[in-house]
Amino acid sequence: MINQGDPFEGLYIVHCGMLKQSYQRRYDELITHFFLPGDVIGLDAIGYRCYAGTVATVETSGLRLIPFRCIEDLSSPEARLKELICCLSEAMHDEHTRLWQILNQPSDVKVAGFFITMSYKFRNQGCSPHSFRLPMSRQEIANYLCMASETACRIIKRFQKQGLLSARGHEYCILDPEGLTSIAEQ
Amino acid sequence: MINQGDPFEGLYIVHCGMLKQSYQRRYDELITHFFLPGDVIGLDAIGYRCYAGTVATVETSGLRLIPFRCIEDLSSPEARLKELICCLSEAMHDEHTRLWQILNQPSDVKVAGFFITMSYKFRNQGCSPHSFRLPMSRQEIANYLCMASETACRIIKRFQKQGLLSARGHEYCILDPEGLTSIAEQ
DNA sequence: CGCATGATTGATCGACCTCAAGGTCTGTGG
DNA sequence: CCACAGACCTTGAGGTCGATCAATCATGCG
Repeated sequence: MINQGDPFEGLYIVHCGMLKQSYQRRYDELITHFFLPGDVIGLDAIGYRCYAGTVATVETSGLRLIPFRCIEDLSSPEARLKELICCLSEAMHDEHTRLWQILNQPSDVKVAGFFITMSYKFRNQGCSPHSFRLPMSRQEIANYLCMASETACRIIKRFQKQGLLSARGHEYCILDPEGLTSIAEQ
Repeated sequence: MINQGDPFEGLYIVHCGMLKQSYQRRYDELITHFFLPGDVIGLDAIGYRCYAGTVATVETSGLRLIPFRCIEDLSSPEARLKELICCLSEAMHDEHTRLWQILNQPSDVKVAGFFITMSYKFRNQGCSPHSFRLPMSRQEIANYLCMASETACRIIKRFQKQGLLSARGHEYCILDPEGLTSIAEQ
């Protein structure tokens, strides 16, 4: 049906049957959606112009394609709406990616991914991606990553011992970006 | 700043500082977002017209409100775009709810929630919410809920022993909706 | 019937949570 | 400047849920 990464052509409305969307990574795949009649396929594909996952039928199904020239063809008065729609779609996609990461990764992967993401966000702001201040507490970080604060603490300490990271209070230095990335992408 | 459930008034753009969004349920709260400069707050509030979580500052921050009369005031030519935006926002909200449910709930809660959700979806289609056919395999259900298929299997079996559910092949009957719901909302 | 795929059931193990006990830091008031 | 309180951080010792591994059953299909 649709393969992950295919260029975005439009939304699909499900009329009958059932489909699934799955997200492939390395060796495993994760089913992210079951689509039943009335559901819309492809909302998370608008912003990045390609489908976020592979869609396949679970049983014989009927679909209707809604081609998507309309978004691209919007003229200036609607430009802000177009912008908003893309923003929404991208945000949906990004947050799904984050949540899938959290869902079934071990804790050290989640923590490493957190610091890589933060580093990336600071770089985008024009700040140093290697040395930054995170105002939130360890407890808040742990909560955000769905783990006990003790676990987050232990892992940060281990990263320090391994020379990947340095943390003093709320000041963090990423000493080995490649090392952290390799853990995060495990 | 913003409380979960407050009526939607507009999006906020973060100029400086850092904020967090958290989702409250029963006794615990879960941090769902950290907002850094450039991020947009409230995308998940457009569709349902109220904010999906409580937003608070982590450190002193600067925001700009983008009032949202524009969506409500759209005239007919843009009506479809308005519809699409609301659809996107609602989908984002719904999927977040699902993922947060999965994130830190024990397996039996996830399975119970899955059947409740499916029952609800079938009701919306005009089918029986008590007796329905799910074409996907146990493995696919387990994958969707981020657990081993053996675990899903054991829990479904336990639900059958408890008289909550009956499952023969792909045919399922929900015998005790209240019982299942109370487990799912635990 | 033979084979393949999926469903079940049991036994074992490990990652992470929980609980508990210091340790550190910051702000406040004397 | 010091004492104190409170919140947060750190570290250690069990306990547990769910994953993994393995084996057995059930089902469908050429």
